[in-house]
Amino acid sequence: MSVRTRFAPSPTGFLHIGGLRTALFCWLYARRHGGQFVLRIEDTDLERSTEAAIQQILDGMKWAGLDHDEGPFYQTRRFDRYKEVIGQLLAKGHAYRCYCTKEELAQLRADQAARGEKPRYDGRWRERTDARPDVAPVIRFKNPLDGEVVVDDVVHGRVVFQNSELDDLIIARSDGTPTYNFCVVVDDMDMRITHVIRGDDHLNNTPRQMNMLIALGVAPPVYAHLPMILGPDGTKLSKRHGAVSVLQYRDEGFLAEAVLNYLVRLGWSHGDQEYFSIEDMVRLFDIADVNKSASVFDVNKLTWLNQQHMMRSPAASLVPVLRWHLSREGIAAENDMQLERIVLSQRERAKTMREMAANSAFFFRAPAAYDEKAVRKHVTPEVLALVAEAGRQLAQLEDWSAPAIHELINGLALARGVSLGKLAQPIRLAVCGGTVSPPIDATLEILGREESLSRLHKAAGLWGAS
RNA sequence: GCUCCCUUCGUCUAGAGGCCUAGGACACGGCCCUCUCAAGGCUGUAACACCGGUUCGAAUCCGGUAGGGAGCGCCA
Repeated sequence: MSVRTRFAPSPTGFLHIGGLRTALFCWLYARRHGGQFVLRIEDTDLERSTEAAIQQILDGMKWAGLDHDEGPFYQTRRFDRYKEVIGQLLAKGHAYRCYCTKEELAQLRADQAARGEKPRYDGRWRERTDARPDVAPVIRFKNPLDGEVVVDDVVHGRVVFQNSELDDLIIARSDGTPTYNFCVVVDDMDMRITHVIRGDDHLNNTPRQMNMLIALGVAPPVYAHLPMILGPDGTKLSKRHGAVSVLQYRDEGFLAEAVLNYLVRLGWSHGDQEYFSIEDMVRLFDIADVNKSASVFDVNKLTWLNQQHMMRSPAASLVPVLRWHLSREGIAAENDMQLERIVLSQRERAKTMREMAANSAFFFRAPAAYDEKAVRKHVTPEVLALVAEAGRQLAQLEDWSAPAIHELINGLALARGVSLGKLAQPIRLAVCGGTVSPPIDATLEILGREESLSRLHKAAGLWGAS
């Protein structure tokens, strides 16, 4: 039987980092076993589900590159099917109508709380066949009264629940709409899901779902409950912890591959390996190796990994990403070749693509001002003369390439008996306005002869006058 | 409150009875390299939650305690 996994987010908010990891694990598992990955939107909560959230989730999945083979399926379009199954359950005596009002249930819970008991439905309509004309009934699943349910979880191992701890959950509201735990069961059954991989906040729901599956005459799938991802303070990841939407990571200049690499290492490892390409993950990842304990999200490590991916990816693959970030800085960059050279020279000095774009703006815009402190430090009358000489020689340089520029500038510094820095810093200041840039030869090469000399002259004139 | 889950450096993790004076990575400190900033190399600080038990021997097995998390909804 071929492996079928599913990712089933509810569109009540954006796709967050925890959801993305669940999706990643489902996707990896399906890919690794040559199976199918199904996307399902759990939008039965009409109140809180939004179209915008659905789009956000789809965009996030697309950005991450987690492509699905089937779906997206929407639960709101499957209401007829849920009704049909509820009918079956009712007919076979696995479900019943409960005419309790919300007030009665609230009272029941209050009484139980007062007695220090676990709040649970007491089954008072379980064996009744009469009705209450003034109350629209809900439908409850008739959970077995005794015995136990064993969840053989791939990550947690054998977990046993007593049926006596479980009450009869509502599967259809009084308005007839089905509830979450029931829809999941029907969907997983209909979509022939073989492996349910989800957050371990669902572990407690699992025995109920298994009981329903059994009542429907279906063998339960394999379950794997993933540990949660916590914020830096050890509490559940939330808005307080900064970026939560995966698209926010894209905007901040993180590479999808790096985010995935970071997430796969949360709760899972393969020896001492830290860097994983997507292919590595598909080849090496196995849910059985996932840890049981929750882990804390660490932006520092994500950032480091991001730079690792920037440095190891083919430069050409980063060109479109750099262009996108430059455009967000208001810069329209056309030349692919030039962008590739920028990537090559900048990637070891930027941790994110956004940072690379910001650091590279000077290639497209002449400096509007110069770092004053640096000018005071690096520009003196002697240096000015030296820079002027460099300008003259550069103008004559036949081959405008980094090696040739390197040779020229080094040679000049050597001939004048000054350190390279003495000459390189003022030139750097003149062409980019600050003290930080790629090596001066590469910087000038990318900038081009005309632009380099023009900036040099402009700066020299300015500094010479003052 | 009840049920279930979890517990190795600040963080992510290795570890499945002797290989552990507990390894790697991020972060942090130092040194080297160096035209700036980085990247890179070397290096330092830093952990088995606690208490019992089993065993010749326990981070690893068992029991308990403490701490954290989740679920207990006509939410998903």
